[in-house]
Amino acid sequence: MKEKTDRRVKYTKALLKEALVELLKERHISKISVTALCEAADVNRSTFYAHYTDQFDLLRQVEGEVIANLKSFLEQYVDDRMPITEQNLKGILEYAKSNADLFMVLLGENCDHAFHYDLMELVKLIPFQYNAKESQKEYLLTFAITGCISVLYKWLVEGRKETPEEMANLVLKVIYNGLLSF
Amino acid sequence: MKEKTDRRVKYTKALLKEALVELLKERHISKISVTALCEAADVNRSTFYAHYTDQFDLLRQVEGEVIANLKSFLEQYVDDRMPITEQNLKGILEYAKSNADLFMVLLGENCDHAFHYDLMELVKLIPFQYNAKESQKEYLLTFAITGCISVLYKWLVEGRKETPEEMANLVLKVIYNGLLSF
DNA sequence: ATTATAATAAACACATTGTTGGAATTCAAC
DNA sequence: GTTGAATTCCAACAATGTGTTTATTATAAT
Repeated sequence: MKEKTDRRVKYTKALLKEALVELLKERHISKISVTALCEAADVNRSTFYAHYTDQFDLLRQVEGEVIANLKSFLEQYVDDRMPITEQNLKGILEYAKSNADLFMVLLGENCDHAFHYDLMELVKLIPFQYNAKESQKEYLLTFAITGCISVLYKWLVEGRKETPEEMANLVLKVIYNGLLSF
Repeated sequence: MKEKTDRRVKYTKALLKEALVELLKERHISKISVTALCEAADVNRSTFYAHYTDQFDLLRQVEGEVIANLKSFLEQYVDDRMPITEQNLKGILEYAKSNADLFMVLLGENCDHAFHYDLMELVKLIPFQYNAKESQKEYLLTFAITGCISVLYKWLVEGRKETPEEMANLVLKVIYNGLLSF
C-alpha cells in the first residue's frame, strides 16, 4: 500500500503541504498560485508539477490524508449496530483538537467545500438513533451533521475553551432533544 | 439611493449577472475568467472593468442583491419580541423557492462561503426561543441556523418536493424538540 | 438636436501557467 | 564506496488571462 520509499519525495511533499497550510491562513486557495506555493516551500516549480496538477490537487491530497486518518481512527470506535455515543463523538473532537490548525484551515473560508462534504460522509457512517418517515430521515441527518460540524468549527476557531467531553454532551443533547431541553 | 438612471448600465449588469449564474452551474467562481464571463455575456471586457474589479466582485454584488431583497422581505414579518414562527420561516422558504436557481448556485460548491455567512447573519435576526447558559447560546444558535440552511439547500437541490409549510414544520420541530421527537 | 455618458475595439506590459530537455543532485541497493 | 536509477533543479517556451489605456462608435437623457 504505502510505497513512499524515496525520502526526497516525502520531503518535497511535506514542504509543499506546510507551505499550503501557511498560505491558506491568509488567502483563498484560488488566490494561491503554484508559483507562490513553490516559492514559499522553496521547491522548484517543475518538481511541483511532477506530483500535482495544480494547487487544488495538492489541497485535495492533503484533505484526503486527514479524512483517511480520521476514518481509520473512527473504525476503532464505531460499531454498525450501536448508535452514536458521547464516547465516539468525543473521539472525533479530540482528534480535531490535536490537529486544530489543519482542521481550521480545511473547514475555513479559504478552502472549497470538499473537505466539509467528505467529513459529512464520514460522520454519516456513525449511526444515529431516531424514528422518522423515510422521506424525512435524510433531512434530519443532514441537519444534525451539518450543525454538528459547524459547532465543531466554531469551537476550534474560538480557542477550544470547552473540553471535548463538554462539547460532545452539548451537541448530542441538542441533536436528540432540541433547543427546548436547555 | 437608487440612481441606476442609465438603461445601458442596467442592461450590461443584467447580462453579466445572467452569464455568471450560468457559468457558476458548471464551474467554480475561481475558474471563471473575466474573459470567459464577457464572452458569455457578449460584453466588452473594458466594460466589465468599468463596473467590477474582478469576477469575485461581480459575485459579491449579486449576493448582496439577494441578501438585501431577503432582508427587506423579512423585515415585514419579523418582530423583535416574537420568536420565530412557522409563518416567517415559511416566508424564507417561499422566497428561496421563487429564486431557486440563484439560491442553489450561491449556496452551492461553486461559490465561496460569503453568501452562506451573510445568510446566517440574516437568519440570526430572527429570534429563537430557548434558555441556556450564555456560554452555550452561541453554539446552539450556530447549530440551529447551519442545520436549517443545509436542509434548505438540500430541499432546493432535490427539486422542492415538499411544500414550504412542510419544510418549515420539519425544521422547527427538529430545532426545538430534537431527533427523538420524530 | 445636442450633449453627456456608456460601450466597444485594439493594443500594451505583465504575471501565471503548463510543458520541455538537459544538467546536477541525491537516493537505495548492492 | 560505487553505480544505476530516480528526483530535483534550471532555463526557456508558447499560451492565456490580467488590468489599463486610448480613440472611436453608439446610445441615452434632456
